Amino acid sequence: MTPSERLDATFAALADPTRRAILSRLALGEASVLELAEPFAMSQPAVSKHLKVLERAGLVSRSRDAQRRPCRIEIVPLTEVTDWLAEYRKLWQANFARLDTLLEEMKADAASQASAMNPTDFTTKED
Amino acid sequence: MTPSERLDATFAALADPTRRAILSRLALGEASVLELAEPFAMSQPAVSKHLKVLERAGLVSRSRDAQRRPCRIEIVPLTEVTDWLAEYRKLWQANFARLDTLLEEMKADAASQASAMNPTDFTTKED
DNA sequence: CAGTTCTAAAACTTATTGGTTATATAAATG
DNA sequence: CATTTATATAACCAATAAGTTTTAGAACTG
Repeated sequence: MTPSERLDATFAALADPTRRAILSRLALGEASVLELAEPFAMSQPAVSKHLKVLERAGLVSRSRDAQRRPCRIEIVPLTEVTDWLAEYRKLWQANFARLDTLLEEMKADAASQASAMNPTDFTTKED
Repeated sequence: MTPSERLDATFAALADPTRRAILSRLALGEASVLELAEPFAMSQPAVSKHLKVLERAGLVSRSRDAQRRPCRIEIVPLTEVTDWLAEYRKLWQANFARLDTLLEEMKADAASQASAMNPTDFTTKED
């Protein structure tokens, strides 16, 4: 999977409220499929499918404990998401800074024009 | 839209590489639909659809300039995403901290058991 | 080994997504 | 006013997603 594809998978996995709830639950500690399914008004296979999506995105991993397949969260993929957001903010802020200086210049321009029309240095002129 | 629905929309909007590219482009400054479509191997209506998704998620807004509809980014929805990620990390870290102290306790336990079986204070015993 | 428990897979349905082409609308321009 | 330019909408298609029920498989339990 390319980095872009990983971002696709991670964002898509996070775009579902059931999956976000599952992750929040798992942030508190490992849980089995049935334990995870319990609070939801949906069948066990549906939850298994959601877990598959999360697993494919690398957001959960699973071990084996008898018949159980305990799930636990993995945070690594979130760093890529966080990095993307940070980079995006950086670009945006740079653009914002440029806009900001542009506005400053316009303000300064307007001020100097105003002073040209209504010069304050006339004060130096003796009457 | 509820906060959860806004998260759905935002994450889903970010789950597509074309839309992320559009956002990165817009982070550099406003652009029209055709300008945005230019680098992509896809039709103008396809880009318009992507913009609609981004707009619905609140990630872009548009103004009017003659026939053009310049797009610009909006960062507000990203704060909700960032907040969710932060909250998630916090939960995870709390759980991690618990696991950590648990492991510390186990280590301490093992150490005291080991010292009981193979007491180091035997060094005080003369030979 | 028969039964139970936990999970996954198969087969199916319905809705959504991401793209297409063709057409309509809105605003400027000659 | 006819034409061009920029964008949106409509109608369509194929693929994917999210759910269902039913069935299969894997591992424990009596």
